[in-house]
Formats: sequence, C-alpha cells, structure tokens
Amino acid sequence: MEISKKIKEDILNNRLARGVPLRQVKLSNRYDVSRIPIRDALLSLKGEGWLVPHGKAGVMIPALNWKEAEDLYLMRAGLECLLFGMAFDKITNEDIRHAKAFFAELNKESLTLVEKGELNWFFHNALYQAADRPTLLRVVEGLNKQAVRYLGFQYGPLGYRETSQKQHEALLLLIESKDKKLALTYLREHIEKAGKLLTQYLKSLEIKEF
Amino acid sequence: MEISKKIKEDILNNRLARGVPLRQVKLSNRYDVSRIPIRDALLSLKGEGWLVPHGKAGVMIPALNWKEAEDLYLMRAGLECLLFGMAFDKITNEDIRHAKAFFAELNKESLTLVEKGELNWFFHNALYQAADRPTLLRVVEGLNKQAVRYLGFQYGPLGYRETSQKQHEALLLLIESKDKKLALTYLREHIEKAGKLLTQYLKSLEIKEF
DNA sequence: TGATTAATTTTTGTATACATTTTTATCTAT
DNA sequence: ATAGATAAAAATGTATACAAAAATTAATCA
Repeated sequence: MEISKKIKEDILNNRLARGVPLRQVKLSNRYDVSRIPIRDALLSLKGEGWLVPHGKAGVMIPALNWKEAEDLYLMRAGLECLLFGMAFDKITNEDIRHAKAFFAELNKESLTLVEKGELNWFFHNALYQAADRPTLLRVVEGLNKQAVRYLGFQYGPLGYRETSQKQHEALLLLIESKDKKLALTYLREHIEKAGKLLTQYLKSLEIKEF
Repeated sequence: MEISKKIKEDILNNRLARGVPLRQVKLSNRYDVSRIPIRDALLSLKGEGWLVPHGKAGVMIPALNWKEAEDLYLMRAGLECLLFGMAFDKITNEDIRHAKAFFAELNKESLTLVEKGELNWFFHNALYQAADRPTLLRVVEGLNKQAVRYLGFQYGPLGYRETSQKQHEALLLLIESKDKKLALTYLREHIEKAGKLLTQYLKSLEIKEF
C-alpha cells in the first residue's frame, strides 16, 4: 500500500497524535522508508487538506471541527447537485450497473475506513460520470475525499451506515424512473442530512469538552 | 522566487511546451536546482491543477479549454456568493481598507500575470475574510488560483482589466452602503460575466483550430 | 510489412549525505 | 523571575548516487 494511504488510515484510527508536528524521521522509521517518499506523502496530504502547516516548516494533523464539516457538506450539496443535474439525462444503464456494484461492496464487512470512503465516492462518481465535466468532478472528488476524515464519526457513534445505504438505494430507483427533479431533491437531502447530523454531533462534542 | 512560482510564470507565458511530458532533469537544469525541489514543485502544481498526469509517471501542462473555464467560474459564482453572504454583515472598515489597498495595486503596471492573479485574489479574499469559514475559503482560494491559468486571455485579447476594476470599485461602494442583496447580486454578475466572456472566447478559439 | 517481443536507454523513485533553517535550551542582564 | 540574546540541537531542505520502472528502440517472427 502507498505511504499516503497508510498515513490516512493511521490518522482516521487516531494512531497519530493530532496538533503536534509530524516528524519526517519518525514517519520514515514507522513506515520503513527514507524521508523522500515521506516528504512526497506529506506534501500531497497537505494539498488534500489532511494536514496543515505547523510553525514555519512542519505539518500536523488538524483537529476535526463542526465548522469544517459544515463547510464541506454545504459545498458538496451545492456542487454535487449542479454536477448531477448536468449528468442526469445522460446516465446510462452501464453507469447504474457500476453504481450498484459499488453499492453492494459497501455492504461488505472488513473494510477499512479509507476503503469505505473510497467506495462511497465511487458510488457517487458513477452517477456523475455522465456529466463529462472533468474540472467540476475533480473538485467534488476533493471534497468527498476530505469528508472521509470525518467518517470515523459517521460509521461509529452516529451509526449512519444503514441510513446512507437506504438512501443510496432509493436514489438509484429515482434515477431509473427518470424523475430528474425528485432525484435532484433527494440527492440534496441525502447530502444535507448527513452534513447536519455530523455537524450537530461535532458541536455537541465541542461543548462537552469545556 | 520559489520554484513552483517560476514554473507558473513560465506556463502562463507559454515558455514551456504543453501536452508533452515535463522532464525533471530538464527543469532542474532550467531552474538550476536539483531534482528534489523540482519534484516537490511538480507534486504541488499537480495538486493545484496546474499540471496533469502524462503516462504512468510523468506530468504535463494541460491544454486550456472552455469547459474547464466554465466549470471554474460556475463554482466560483456559487461558492463565493455563499461565502460573501456569510461575511457581509461582519465586514469591517479595516477589511474594506485592505480591499482598497489591493484594488489600488492592481492598477499598477509592471506586474507579472501571477502577481496580478494574486492581487485579484487578495482583493476578493479581503471581502470574504470576515465570514470566518476557513474551509470554504480555502476551496474558493483554490478555484481562484486555478482561474489564474486563464489570466493570459483575460488580460490579453479580452482586455478585461478595466471592466474588472470598475466592477471592483462598484462592489466596494455597494458594501459601504450596506446593501447586502444588491452587493451579492453584483458579485455574482461580476464573476458570471467574466466566466461567460472567457468561455465564449475559448469556444471561438477551439472552432478556429479546425 | 506489421505486429510482438526483447534489449537498450531514458526517466522517475528512493536512499544516503550534507547544508540550511528552525526550534529548543542555555545563559545573561535587568 | 522574566525577557532577550546566544549557543546547541534537532528538524527540514537540497544534492548526489543508485535502484526500479517506463519508454524507446531494435530485433524477431508471422
């Protein structure tokens, strides 16, 4: 497995301390490679929002917070609906077949959090593919991949997995029945609901801390 | 100047060939550094959308195209208005002062394209600062920085500089008069108009090529 | 001649060593 | 004590050397 993916897993499972600088030599020992691939991974992860600067040169794992979660889901709702609207009339049976395949895989046990996040994105991606808007798609992909950082809460204390899968199923049915308006509204709600649940939970946590 | 900024300048001024792989050794000779900082720069630029993969390992400068420009401005319009709406009531006189300073600098001659792009972003950023939404701001920043890749057209054949500055001035007046609704509409038009002009021009270019 | 495979060359990826910067610890003066 | 300056350390940044992978060229066979 690639270094940056390993680091992501370790961040999600709280195996790396948040808020303190990540040291390149420590990581190079941990993952048994030299500092060069570590540097590459840290640079990528910083670009993807998984790490933030610490001091003048270092990086650290940022604390999760409700405001970021809210922003991510606000942006997802807006941009994914835009993209889905562009795709809708062009969605093929092949696209739906792909989406269903990812949907099925999401029910499997024994997936790491990063893998669950990937599959969730693959599902949505299958529905957006037909839009043929690479740039918009890439930004939406970035947002989805950042949202993965919060998946620990959604698959853990919030128990959102079942609800999410039910909504995915319903969405597929709406697409197959060619009801664009309803499908768009449903997608927006699917995203907004997930965002609200997460944001609210994070807010309650931050209050508890004091 | 930083390597990645130099590369950006050279991309904007068409001093590096598009579509063919960028070779690390060539770049390391060109900028007179070793391959390590070149690799770092390429990785960052790829993350920022300035470069795209070429083959299995290389990167190249992608061709500019109307679809990407349209996407970038669609996203900017949506997200910046969202952000501006969150900021509006909290904008301070200090914020406006900052925005005016960047506005003034934009009138200077002898700015490189990258610098013009930076100043344009600083102007907008000054207005969004008050929203206090770091994540949303960071995504919007990314979109603005990608849009810089198209600045050569806007400041060149499209002669958009004057129009843009007039609109910036008008926007500042609307903010000072606390007319939120009108200011929001105006910002949206400011972005959408620039996008439409650019997109239309790029479309006409692509037709001519055949 | 055209397509496949093999050999060669080129290019990227990684490790190690060194330079520079940043951080931490120590010392001094008020 | 505390703030500031200075010295030590630890960390990141960069260069060079080598390994692995990719792309190109050459060779082989249908």
